[in-house]
Amino acid sequence: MNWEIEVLKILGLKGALNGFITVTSSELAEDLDTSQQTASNRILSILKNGNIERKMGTRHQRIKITAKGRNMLCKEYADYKAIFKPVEEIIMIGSVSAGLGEGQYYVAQYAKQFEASLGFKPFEGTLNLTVDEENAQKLSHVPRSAIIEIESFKADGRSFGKVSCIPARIRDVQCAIVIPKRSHHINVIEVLAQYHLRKNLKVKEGEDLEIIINIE
Amino acid sequence: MNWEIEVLKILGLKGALNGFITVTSSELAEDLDTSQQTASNRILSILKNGNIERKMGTRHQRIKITAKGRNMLCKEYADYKAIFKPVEEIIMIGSVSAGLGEGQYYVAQYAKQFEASLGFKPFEGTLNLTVDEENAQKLSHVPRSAIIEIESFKADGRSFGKVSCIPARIRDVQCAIVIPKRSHHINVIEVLAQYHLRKNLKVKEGEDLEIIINIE
DNA sequence: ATTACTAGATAGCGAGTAT
DNA sequence: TATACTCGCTATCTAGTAA
Repeated sequence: MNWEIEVLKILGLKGALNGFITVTSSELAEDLDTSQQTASNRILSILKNGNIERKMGTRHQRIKITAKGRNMLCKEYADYKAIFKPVEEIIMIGSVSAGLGEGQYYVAQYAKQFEASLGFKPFEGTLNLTVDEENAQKLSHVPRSAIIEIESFKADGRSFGKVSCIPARIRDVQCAIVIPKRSHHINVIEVLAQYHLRKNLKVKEGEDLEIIINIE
Repeated sequence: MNWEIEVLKILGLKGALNGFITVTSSELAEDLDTSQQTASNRILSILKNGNIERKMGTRHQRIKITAKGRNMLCKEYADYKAIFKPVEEIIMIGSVSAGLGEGQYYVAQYAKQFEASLGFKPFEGTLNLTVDEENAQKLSHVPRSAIIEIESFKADGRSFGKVSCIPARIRDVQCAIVIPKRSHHINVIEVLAQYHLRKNLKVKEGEDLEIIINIE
């Protein structure tokens, strides 16, 4: 009885939730793209299941969806609401990889800004996660509201460009993804945290980690 | 392909609208309450229809709903939104019947209150509509917000009880259904208007009339 | 007009199994 | 492990027709 919800939906659209409506089996057959006989059969089945009630006239049947039937439709509606509800978190998977070493220097330069924006004093070194194309693409789905921008500034006799930070967590440890503004085509993401993540999480190079970004 | 939307819904709930997800055919089979073979077949059909795209690994397939598939789900969602959208009007059908004659006296007594509440000076006489059980029941679906209550008062040496008024229209003529608070089991509804409705609408006793109540 | 029964036609299912 | 092919069987569908 895969079609039951489909029939109830059509009846619902015709107003059978609000009271008895006149529906001929041929009319229903057309809506269902099937024969009159099949439509008639389906009505009988749904009737037996107690999802509709029916009043027979000499020429017409009138149908109303019961509380039980209404419930089925409600459940289905709830599913669709859930499907189209905006995602609350984005989960990326990447494998731990060796950093370029220069991370330490940059973190030190941006340290004050990071602390002010992220709310924690970052450990001077990043955890690098190598991600595949699919996971990398997820970054582009992160809405602006979840991104903290750090403005460019001058220090140490040179200028440092804009950096985007995305607060996230790895195994419930607070951290942030750091993206220099100029970078495209990222396949390694740099993660900042209060601690030495690799030691703290006891992970080795090549191991997979989930990093979770909260939305809203 | 009656089940296509059902499969897309399940995939949608698993997050296949936001990116590729790993789904085995056995897992899907369980959700669909069918065999692994059937689930596999359904995936292939939906794939052929262009409603999902798929990436094959050695052990797993990863599936994502395409724009076309998303559209199907959207359309379905819109249907459910339409089904559960509150009704905007209630249409009752009744046949014109002879009044009890006492209507005139009561309308005269309540005249001031009616005028103040309804915004028109009622003709001193009601149009009576005899309704069947089904149409009578519709009155109970009228929300409080659409009902104007007239409080009890004393006049002419006696007391007059509470009356509920429901603004409505018959063939675009503004009117109101009047229900004395004490009445249960109504099979005749009394309608008040600015004019002599029976003459104005040119209807005879026994003729059917539609009376429409606006909600919100 | 309708609804709905019977019975023959057929589409879809799933066990077995290849890959 | 997976996915997915073949094929016999059974579910379901519909034409014909009764009520």
